[in-house]
Amino acid sequence: MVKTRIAPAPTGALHIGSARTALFNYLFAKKNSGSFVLRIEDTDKERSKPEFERDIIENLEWLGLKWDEFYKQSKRREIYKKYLKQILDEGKAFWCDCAPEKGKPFFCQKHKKTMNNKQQTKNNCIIRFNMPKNKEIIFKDIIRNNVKFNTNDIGDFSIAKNLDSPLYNFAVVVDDYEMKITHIIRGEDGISNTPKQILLYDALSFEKPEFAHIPLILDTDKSKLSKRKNAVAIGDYKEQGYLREALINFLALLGWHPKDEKEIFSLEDLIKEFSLERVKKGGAIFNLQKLNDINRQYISKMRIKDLCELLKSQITINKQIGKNINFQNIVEIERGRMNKLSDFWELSDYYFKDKLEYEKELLIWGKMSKNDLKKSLENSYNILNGISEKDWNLENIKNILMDKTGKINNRGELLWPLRVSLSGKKFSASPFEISWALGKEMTLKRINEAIDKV
RNA sequence: GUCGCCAUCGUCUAGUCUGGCCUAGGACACUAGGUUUUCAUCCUAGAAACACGGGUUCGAAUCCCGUUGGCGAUACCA
Repeated sequence: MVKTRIAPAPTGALHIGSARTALFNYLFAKKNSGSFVLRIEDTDKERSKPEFERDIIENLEWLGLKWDEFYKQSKRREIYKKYLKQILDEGKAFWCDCAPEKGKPFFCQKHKKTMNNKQQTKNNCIIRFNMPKNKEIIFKDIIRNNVKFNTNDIGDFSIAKNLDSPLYNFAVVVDDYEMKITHIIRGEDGISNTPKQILLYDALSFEKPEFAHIPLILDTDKSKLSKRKNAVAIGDYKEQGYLREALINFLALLGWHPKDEKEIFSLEDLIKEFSLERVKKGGAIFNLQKLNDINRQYISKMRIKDLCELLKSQITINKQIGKNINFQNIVEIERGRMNKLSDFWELSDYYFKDKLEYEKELLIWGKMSKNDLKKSLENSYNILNGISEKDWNLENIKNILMDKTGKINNRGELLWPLRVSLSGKKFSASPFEISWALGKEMTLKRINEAIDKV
């Protein structure tokens, strides 16, 4: 059975890149009716923090990438210890206290001679893998085909600080074997660890999984995506009001592409369509404009009730909603203008104000005189006042207003001042929509206030 | 430096394995026009790419070699 895993280190919040790797692992597992494992790689006692672990778990859950099994490396020390002892006993690893030169593969001359010494002799000793010299390591990568390394370029790499503190490469190999992981799908930056891990599989007589290295997500300067230029934490995007569906959809399209030209995919669709064969090799720059576009599409297609709930869940940090305001109507009107949920509060602030503040010049359309303007506003007032509360709906308001303006050469002379009187803004939704959402009373009040200004 | 990976519009990408249907397709962004009282939406159109050089072949974006460029790894981090 296919089994994949995502193995984040809790040394930072859930990163866009990890989320995308998690997604690909999840999709591949589910596509093949397999299972997906979440393993927290907290072997680094100093840098691992519980709050990051919480963030990773919460945001993976939020994205909807449900795992079937959960592990923490810090709870598995006895398992690593057993295997560490084993390869030490077999002479495939050794204790060493050398300080190797940087940037060069290191082969220990000194300690291999004393390899029969199975005990840690000094405190600052670590355990190194006894690397064979000049051996070709070739592995097949599902995405990249054959990748070749020579052990001379690697050296006696470290596998543990001591029996209780395994290092990354060792812990990963033991876990992937013990957890019966069949496919290791990870970022391209893991390629250079692969030969080390393959040697470890062989040294421990473990059966090897398949490897697939997916392209990296790049910053606008083409380096690995980092905190400096963009928000990289999934939590940040969630807070700004990106929808999980949009984020998933966008992430899937970074490095993967379906057979046809379809672009909008639910998680279920993705499971059906996904294949590692269609993952491309080159890195992909994170393009916020594309994310915005996809997010906008999801927002405009969402069920209005759900969208209102989501928006209201953010309201504590924003404003109070007056009881006379029809919140759902406002959402209906403004949803097409939002890229992300947080945009809503800027777009819609004028609905919630008791009194609008704006320059009276803004009310003027074209070359209207003061008198024209006053007449126009009074005209609007009378027209709208003639609509009963019962008939106060968007269609009616629009039809009646348009019917009246049809007789005027320049519609703007009626509609522009009306719109500004209702919104106080240069750009906003139409006067029909605003009137509808505001209700008759508030609409008439705002027109009156505009007339008073003139 | 060394080792490895990669290379199609500004960006995400289709096409590459299985050479001809590619005068290189789509999307985002951009520009122009249309719809609209404004903004947004929507519609139409446009500009925009096979990194370079050699081969192989009747024919190369596609196969091979080289060059250049980019990225990654070179930890007692993961």
